[in-house]
Amino acid sequence: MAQRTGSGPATLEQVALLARVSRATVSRVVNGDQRVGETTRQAVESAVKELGYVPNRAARSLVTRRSDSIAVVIPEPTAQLFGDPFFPRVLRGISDALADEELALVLLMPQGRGDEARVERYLAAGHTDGALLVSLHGSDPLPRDLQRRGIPVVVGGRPPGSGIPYVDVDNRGGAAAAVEHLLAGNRRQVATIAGPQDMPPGADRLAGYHETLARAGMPAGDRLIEVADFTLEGGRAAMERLLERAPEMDAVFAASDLMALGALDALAAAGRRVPHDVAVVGFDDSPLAASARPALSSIRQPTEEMGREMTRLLLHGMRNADGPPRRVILDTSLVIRQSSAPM
Amino acid sequence: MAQRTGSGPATLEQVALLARVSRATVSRVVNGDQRVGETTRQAVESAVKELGYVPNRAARSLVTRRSDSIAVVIPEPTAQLFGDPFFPRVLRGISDALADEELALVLLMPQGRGDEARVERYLAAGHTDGALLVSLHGSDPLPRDLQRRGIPVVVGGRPPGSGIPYVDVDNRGGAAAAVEHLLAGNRRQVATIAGPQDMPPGADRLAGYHETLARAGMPAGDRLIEVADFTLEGGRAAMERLLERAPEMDAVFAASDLMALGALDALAAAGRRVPHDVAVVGFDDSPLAASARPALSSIRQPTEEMGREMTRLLLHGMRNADGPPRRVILDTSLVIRQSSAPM
DNA sequence: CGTGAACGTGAGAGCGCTCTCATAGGATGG
DNA sequence: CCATCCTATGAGAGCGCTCTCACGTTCACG
Repeated sequence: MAQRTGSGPATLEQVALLARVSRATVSRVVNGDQRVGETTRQAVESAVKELGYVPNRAARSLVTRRSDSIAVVIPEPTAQLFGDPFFPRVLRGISDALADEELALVLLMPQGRGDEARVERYLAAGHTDGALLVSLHGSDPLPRDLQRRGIPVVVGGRPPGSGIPYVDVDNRGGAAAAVEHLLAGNRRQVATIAGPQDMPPGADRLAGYHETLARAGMPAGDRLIEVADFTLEGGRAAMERLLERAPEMDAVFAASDLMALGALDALAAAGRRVPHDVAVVGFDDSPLAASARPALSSIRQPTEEMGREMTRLLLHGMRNADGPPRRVILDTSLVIRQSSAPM
Repeated sequence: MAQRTGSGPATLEQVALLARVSRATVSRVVNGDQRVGETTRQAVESAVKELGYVPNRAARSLVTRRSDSIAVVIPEPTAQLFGDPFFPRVLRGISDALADEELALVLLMPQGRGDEARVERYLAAGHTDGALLVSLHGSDPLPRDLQRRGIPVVVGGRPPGSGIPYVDVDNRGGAAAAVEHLLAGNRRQVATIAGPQDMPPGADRLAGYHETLARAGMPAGDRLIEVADFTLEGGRAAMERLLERAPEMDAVFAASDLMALGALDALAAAGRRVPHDVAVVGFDDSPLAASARPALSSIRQPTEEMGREMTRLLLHGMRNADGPPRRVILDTSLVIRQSSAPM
């Protein structure tokens, strides 16, 4: 690190001068081009080190027409919705997968209607090389719009339509595993607190519940199903309604841990013992599940992995513009704790 | 939107051609330069609209030597630590304040040691115009290093040393308010579950507790103080220790809601009624506080505001390179719920 | 020993923008 | 009516980089 001539960061030119080669050669070395002689390469590398040279991204972008960055779009409601750290963990997975790629992560958090126009404008202007869209609600036209403009896109969470690459967890399979586990514990009246049915995770988890009971020859009636909004408060209220309507129920599958926690509260308030009288299983395996009393059984989803996989898919899409849209469904796993011990 | 000649996005040149003016004039209009004739301005504006012109950031950055983006650094541990959505909310505040500034937000999440070198390299290379550092632990040298390199920096949460602009919430005052509230409810043996003492919020909240009791003429002995790690589990264990050591205690101030929730559990398990036997107040006013049973009184901190204020401070620092480092302390407020009803 | 491929390197154009400087009018003042 | 100043605009350089093309060696092969 030393003797810069002018002020400011070193440029290719200065490195070239110091290494007594041309700019082009320095560029080759910096970009890992193979066809450079060993001696020359070393001279350049030591000059780079001596000057503390770092390529100027703007100059590079200008000519390559790449921005070397990708956007992550997380609508405000999503960021808040989950009491468990879903959002930071997905972000971590993304950041993780990006670390080796020299790609920067530009975060866009549209806040309410109108602001999405700003985001769309930003993305459409081609300021990033691709976009990761995390759980937009229902029928958001954004992914389609971007795709139409030729901007590579990957969505987190199954989007309603299709034709767009996405990564999702196996909501249906996870729900099935939860219900199977309850049945295996000799529970016979398995209720569920479902999530909003206009959100794919809400719908898919309920579908898994239905399927499993049907397959077991004990299809669920509507009496055993309550829909809530993924919140603790909502889960509590739903549980109260279930208790009133179907007091004989001996198990509950809640489509989120937060709702399961609310259910636990309501059960305690009603004098039902968990797991003795009623078994409970949640979904997400948030940190709160393990701390609950009784500790909450739950379906664990690979949240970081979701971010990582989304990034991989996007990188793939950025390199192979054509090809069919890919999708990845990640496995879930059942974590058994006290709340669902067999009778 | 129409008739682009070449492919790809429109350029200044094309706009100039269409509007029958020079590139320079288009540039002036786009950048809001006042000295452009009204007729010309309108011609340019309509050409811009017709071509859907958006300035190329790379080209602009190259010549202005600004990146028009700022970095937000959130070390991995921070992102996870809080069960409540601290992290997304700060981010939201930042994103909010940036929206009107045409500045992009680049997110950096160093994961564990070693990775911080990558972050430092990125920032030091001047790829962003400034950096917002959210709650790094203890003695992180990053802010100082960056400052030394002339990169504007603002830290979220009081950093241990000084000389660096920061934004923090009034941890001390918040803790004091909590304790005063408990005293006002005729509690006489006010214990506390403190946070880690090597983290400023942990230390400051404990200091507020001490001060207030001292001022009330009833200084706290060590018997009434337990240190935990801001987690629910830690809070529960700390409460158990307190119950054993100081069974006469009639109030607890927990330095985080998660710890307070753990304390609530431990109290219930020990057969203590809240608030009748023991009053409890938490800190953060996370969404979980309101849903707890009994509902948890807590100290609310303006989390989004913190992000917004950090951004404002950074923008100020970017425009006025000199001047003393500023700091902002945000007020907290007491939210009274059931868990601290007077005896 | 000539021919051509393969390889390493340099020269130079140009990416899209900003900004300085020059210039053409028009207004102003003596 | 000419010198002066201002205003609106254009010409052109150049930011730091990549990439194409051309060139000079070297080496294998006939």
